[in-house]
Amino acid sequence: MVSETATEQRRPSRGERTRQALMNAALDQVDRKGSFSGLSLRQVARRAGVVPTAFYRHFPDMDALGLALVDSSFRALRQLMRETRRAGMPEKQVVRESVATYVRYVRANPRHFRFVVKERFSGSPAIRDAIRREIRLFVSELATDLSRFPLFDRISSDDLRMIAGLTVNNMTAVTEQILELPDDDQEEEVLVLREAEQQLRVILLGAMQWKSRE
Amino acid sequence: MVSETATEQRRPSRGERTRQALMNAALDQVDRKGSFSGLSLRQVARRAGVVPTAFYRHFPDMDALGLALVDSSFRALRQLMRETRRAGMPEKQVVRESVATYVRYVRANPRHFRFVVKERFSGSPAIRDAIRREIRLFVSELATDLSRFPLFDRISSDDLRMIAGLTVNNMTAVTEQILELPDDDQEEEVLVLREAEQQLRVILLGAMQWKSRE
DNA sequence: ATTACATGTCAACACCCGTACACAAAAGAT
DNA sequence: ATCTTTTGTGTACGGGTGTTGACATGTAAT
Repeated sequence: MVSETATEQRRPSRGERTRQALMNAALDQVDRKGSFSGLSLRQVARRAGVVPTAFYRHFPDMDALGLALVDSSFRALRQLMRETRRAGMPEKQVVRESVATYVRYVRANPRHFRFVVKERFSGSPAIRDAIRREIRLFVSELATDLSRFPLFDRISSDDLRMIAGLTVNNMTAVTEQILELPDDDQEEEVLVLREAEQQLRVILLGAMQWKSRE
Repeated sequence: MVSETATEQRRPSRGERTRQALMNAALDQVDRKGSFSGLSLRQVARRAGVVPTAFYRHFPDMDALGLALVDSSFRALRQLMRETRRAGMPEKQVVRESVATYVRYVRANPRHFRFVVKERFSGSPAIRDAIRREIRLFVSELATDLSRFPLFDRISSDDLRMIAGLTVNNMTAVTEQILELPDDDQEEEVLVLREAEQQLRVILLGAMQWKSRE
């Protein structure tokens, strides 16, 4: 008795479904056990409710699964960024609102972020590379976003990239702090959030004073 | 024919020597293979030139070895910091000199830093905790160092910690970039170094504008 | 209903793993 | 020189791993 009327979503094929099940299983295991690199193909298959050899129908090896996870993680993040950009900001509270939105998003999707944070440096070369590429791309997008603010008119695009990099470096660290927090600790979360705001404000102050060499 | 006259160093006991050999072997393997968490007790023992069961004479398990590595890594870093602090700085070029010293040090001890960077988020809980503790301690020390500059007179100690945290967050990211560089690429290294300088300068500018709430 | 393809299962393989135990060698103390 | 402690060796065990090839089942198209 599955109602198929309201949604225009097609029922995904069996293949798609277990492919997703495998990716989901991997994310779950990363939460439970240490890291993706430490997972075994068999564990993932088992949790996905599938026999080990079935794994190969969807991915040639664990590395490929990892790359798929990197992709889906950043795809979601990019969408958030696009939406936020489109919505615009109350001008006066860009910092507060941006930080709040981001932190809320991280807390809503802890598994993907945990995966990325953990594999960024300890994963296989292929996965590390993919993540690094995505982050570079993210910095670029942020730089062009910043260039739209009149505040930064006098800053060269190279320097804007540098400042965007600084921002992302710090937000990355904040992400990691948030993920280490216990799930329910609202109190600590507020502290981390406030510190992140202040740090961004310091960067903002510094950027406003910055004079690009001509 | 070992000359023992010049140095006052005692010949370390056999136990100490293989203990060191084990730690060394682990660091080497981290460089070669992916991460410490991915190493097996047997691999480490093999590379240290010792039978697997001998491992237990020195560490109860791999986690203990990891903790020992965390300790030795940060002990060295703290010493560098102490020396630098004692030496003082040419005032005018604090940023440039600090960054240069640090980067030189990272490049001189890549194995320890790589270990820390990789295990910081993907290691076992015990190791992650130890690293986090050390970094927090490092931030504190930096904050009190900063408090000695007249520039920061008007900043509360809480805010100084916040700024120190920002600095460390960014230098951490720089560390990671440097470690990803190929060993011989002087050119890229200069770029990373310059960007790091600029970023620290932005933070410095921002900090100078910062007014602590009373 | 038959055919073709996609997906999943089963059994087996050779390998590496952590660890327990009993024993041998080396180092240090008396 | 003898005894004790520390350190290293050899063997063995049960268990998890990735990957193989041949086979079964489901699913969609003709």
